[in-house]
Amino acid sequence: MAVKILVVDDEKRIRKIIEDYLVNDGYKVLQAENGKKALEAFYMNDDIDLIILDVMMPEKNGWEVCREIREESDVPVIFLTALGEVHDEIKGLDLGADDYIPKPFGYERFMARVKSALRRAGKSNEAKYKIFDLSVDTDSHSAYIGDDELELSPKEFELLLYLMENRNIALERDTILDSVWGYDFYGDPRTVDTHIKNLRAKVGKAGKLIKTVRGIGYKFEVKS
Amino acid sequence: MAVKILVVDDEKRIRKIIEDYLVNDGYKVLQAENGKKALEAFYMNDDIDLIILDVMMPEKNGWEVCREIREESDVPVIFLTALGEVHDEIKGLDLGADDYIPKPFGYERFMARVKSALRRAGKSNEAKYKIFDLSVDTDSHSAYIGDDELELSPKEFELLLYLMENRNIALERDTILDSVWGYDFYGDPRTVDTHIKNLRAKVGKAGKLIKTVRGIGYKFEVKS
DNA sequence: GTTTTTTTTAACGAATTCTATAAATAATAA
DNA sequence: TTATTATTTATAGAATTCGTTAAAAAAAAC
Repeated sequence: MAVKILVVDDEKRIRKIIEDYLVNDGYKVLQAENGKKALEAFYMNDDIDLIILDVMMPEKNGWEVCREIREESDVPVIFLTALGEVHDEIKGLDLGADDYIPKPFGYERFMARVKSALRRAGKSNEAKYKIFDLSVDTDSHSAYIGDDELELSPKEFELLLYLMENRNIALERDTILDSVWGYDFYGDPRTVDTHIKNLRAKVGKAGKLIKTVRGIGYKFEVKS
Repeated sequence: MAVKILVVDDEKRIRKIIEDYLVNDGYKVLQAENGKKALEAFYMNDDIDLIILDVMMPEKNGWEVCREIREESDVPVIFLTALGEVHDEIKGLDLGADDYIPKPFGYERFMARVKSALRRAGKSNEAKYKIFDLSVDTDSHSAYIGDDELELSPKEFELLLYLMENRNIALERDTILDSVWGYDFYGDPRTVDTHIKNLRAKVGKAGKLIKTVRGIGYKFEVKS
């Protein structure tokens, strides 16, 4: 069920960095050190969801690997292109690549591209919560009661999400402020109260689930 | 605008199966029941992007049809070869066929070959998006409302494409900048706003689908 | 090199959202 | 019951965000 990603690069160091990134985000990772082994791995595993492919490799380069894979499969492919390689030239070649990540890359950008590619392929594993008639979707940043979309402000959305993520746990105001507002917020803890009030008013019957824990703060209570 | 494929087979049953496959994937399909009619259909329609040709047919067989077409055109041709026909022999004949699909075939393998052939010919149907009356074609780099072509600037086109590729996902300005402008753009994130505004004005009713997600950025919303 | 188009930036007003304050209400303990 | 404390609610000003305009800068076309 976990999303499986094949990482192909001749440099072990790069493979390790990418593996760390991906494993940290809950993906399953397979590795290959050249194009030939990549193809072998691909044919041995029929459930690979994404391939991350270095362009410059010995044996068989990334373009060739991609071309061969494309004969059989539409699995999304992301190219890694080294600094200095001409980007437009690669784009010109219609190899059916889904995206390009230039080296060097940082965690944020790398994961953004990966998630984007997986989303396009319908393999997203973003969080979705549904409790009674209340559902929250972080992908689209939207919340619904049944089929009716709620008009939540950014803070209200974040707060609701945080409460649902930590359902059945009594949360102190300061804890909520730290998580939702951020560590650099030094305002009045009573600010939380106002947002809770507004949230309760907006989420309809589900507002009953947001319980006050007197002397502590609040909790989103769901009997199981 | 749509990719047009000519299917030639004397068995109506086979033509029907193939038509279902192709139509299901958004291709336009023409049919011919023998070689003679295939050639007529080909000369009557000068915008055929791919021909799928059965080898064994009465009147004129597939090889003859292909040879005649090759005198006029480089349109990609995929042969259907019945079980038992000697594959190597066909390959040896330099008829300019692009691929061979042995019967019987299933949906996955068939579509993979078709897409592969179209990709090689630069007629890929992959990155084509159509939502309501708005359609975007990456090959010709053009967008339409109905049959009217939109006059989008390069940035506007890329932005629209990116939004549609990631529809129903709230996209941060920085993410949009990173993907559409490139990782080496360090300008004002609100540059996005101006382009969104211009895009909304140009895409007509579909502009309503480009929602602003307060505190985040924008999303292209399509209710399913 | 000049003109035209495209892109970017800066700025203003409008709309929304956030926060703090104060009054009203509810819960708890003496 | 009454006093005390905590929470809810309402409100208003402050702060943020967004859409738009217009002008400057950059890029492309001529």
